[in-house]
Amino acid sequence: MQLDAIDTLLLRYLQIDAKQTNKELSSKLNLSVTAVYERIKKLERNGIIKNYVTLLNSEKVGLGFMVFCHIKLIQHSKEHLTKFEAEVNTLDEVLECFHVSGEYDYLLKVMVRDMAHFRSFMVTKLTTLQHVGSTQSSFTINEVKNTTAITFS
Amino acid sequence: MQLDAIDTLLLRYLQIDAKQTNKELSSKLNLSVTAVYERIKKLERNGIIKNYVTLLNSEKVGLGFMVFCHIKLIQHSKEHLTKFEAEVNTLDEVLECFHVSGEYDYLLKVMVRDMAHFRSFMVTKLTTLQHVGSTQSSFTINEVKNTTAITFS
DNA sequence: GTATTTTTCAGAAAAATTTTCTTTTATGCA
DNA sequence: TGCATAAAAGAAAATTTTTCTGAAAAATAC
Repeated sequence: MQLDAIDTLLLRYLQIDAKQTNKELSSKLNLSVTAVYERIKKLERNGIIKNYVTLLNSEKVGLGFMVFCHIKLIQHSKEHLTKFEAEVNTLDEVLECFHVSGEYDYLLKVMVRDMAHFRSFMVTKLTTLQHVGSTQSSFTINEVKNTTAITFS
Repeated sequence: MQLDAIDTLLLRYLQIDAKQTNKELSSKLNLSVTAVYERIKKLERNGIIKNYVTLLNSEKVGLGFMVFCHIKLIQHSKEHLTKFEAEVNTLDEVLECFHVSGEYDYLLKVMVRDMAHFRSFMVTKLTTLQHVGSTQSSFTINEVKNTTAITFS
């Protein structure tokens, strides 16, 4: 699917606020409500739009402590990687996990209540995972920028 | 604001799909449509719900290359940090930036089209920022887990 | 233990939005 | 130019959100 300038602008608006009405969008885009509606449906059908989610204030629900964990595996066979990845997927504290290049194999974004909970997570969950070798954790001191909106073309 | 079991469940549903109707939610929660409506409004008023966003398929819009950049500043005075943070905020390629503990000062999540674009981003934007010392980049080989939904209580 | 206040919930009605349908307009191409 | 395809607009229908009113439940005071 080829995106034109209107699609690009539409996606920019939708990424920031998914709850805008088509009427609001139509006036921003100088289009009819129906035209906006059909463009959005097409973007959904083509998988450009993945989903609509609600973002919470993590501190207000008691998750004020974000940690980035770098993890090195002991072995790197396909079975070991697969096993580790499947286990990581079951951990609620892990919001993101990427297999990355460099000294460490994986980078995890972990959210917990506080340092005590992180310790508990480390000891009872992370280091008990199969094939985990060394880990190196960076604690978040300050959130400088945090957006889900991507900019393209 | 104190969250009860229904709120917690409601937030779990909303985090996964922000476009469910109150009718759908009401049947999942065994409540009336109005009760669901008022609980959501209260969660919005109290800032538990931050916002509603649309997530895109980044590969389909030409941003298939994710890089984590670790950055060390040359100096660490308040003015230097503030200046750096303000500049980072203006860069579209940087989705996330956290001030972190450890060997490096900042961790950035960067999204670009490919390695060529990353090189361009590095040379023309990242390393031209004020006070940036050394950097260390990790390229994402595989996305293992990537969610915005947090689990609490 | 009872009364009072506050909060939560439910159903109906109103307002607004989404979705469908039909017609019109624009665009590309032989 | 004429035909085919796609995009857009307006109206109508269907659905959803939002408001309103009153009842039930929970918390607080006396």
